[in-house]
Amino acid sequence: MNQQVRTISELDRVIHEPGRLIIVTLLYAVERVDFLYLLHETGMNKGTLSSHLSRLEEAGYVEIAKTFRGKVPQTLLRLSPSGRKALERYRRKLKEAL
Amino acid sequence: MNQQVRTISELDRVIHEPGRLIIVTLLYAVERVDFLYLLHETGMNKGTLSSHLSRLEEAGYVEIAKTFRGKVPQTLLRLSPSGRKALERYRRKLKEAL
DNA sequence: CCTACTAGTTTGCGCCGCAAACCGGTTGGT
DNA sequence: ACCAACCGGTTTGCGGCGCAAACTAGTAGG
Repeated sequence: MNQQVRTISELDRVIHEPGRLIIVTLLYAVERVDFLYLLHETGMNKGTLSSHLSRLEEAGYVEIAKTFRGKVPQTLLRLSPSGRKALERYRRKLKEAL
Repeated sequence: MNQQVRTISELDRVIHEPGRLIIVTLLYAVERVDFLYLLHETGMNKGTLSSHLSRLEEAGYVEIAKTFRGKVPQTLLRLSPSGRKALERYRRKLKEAL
């Protein structure tokens, strides 16, 4: 079992999933954003986006804050420090592997 | 929906799966190899390896040839031309996305 | 013979991504 | 005042997938 193999098998599966990789990549650039922005930017439907965000929250990679914009609910998302590190680590490993 | 997002969502899911990425990466380097070599090199168990290989065969990325080494069966694997292209394409896209 | 081993394949399970259905609240029409 | 339509998400259900345990067909050893 060579080093390349080991590197690939250590990839973070939470981030590796393309849907979540997209989310995390977007969040990495903007620091703080709302659900609807992500919805349009990712091109996903609401259910898919919501469940990926929950999974990222469980992993401690994304922080979800619910507020109101006037009277309509608004969900704000940001990448946690641990999420930023996880993405950076993921990118490093991937480049190393390819 | 920006370009980075589009690139990620176009990633080939057959290759994206880490188990298969490992297999394809190994095959890319060696041209032709048997099941047991892959088994040891990947660190997978036989069932996992077998099913990933079947999936890669269905996708047209790997060619599976069954022969005998003396009296014991031997399964030989090679990356098809389309498999090579798929991996190259996958790598390009991924680098582009990160 | 008959038990153990080799070289895989198949089965079964549990998790996951996905979209349809749902839900609490708000706005607009009459 | 009512109620239908809409907004901003969440939950449910389903199909597919990765994984390892169980199985299979054949070989070798005692």
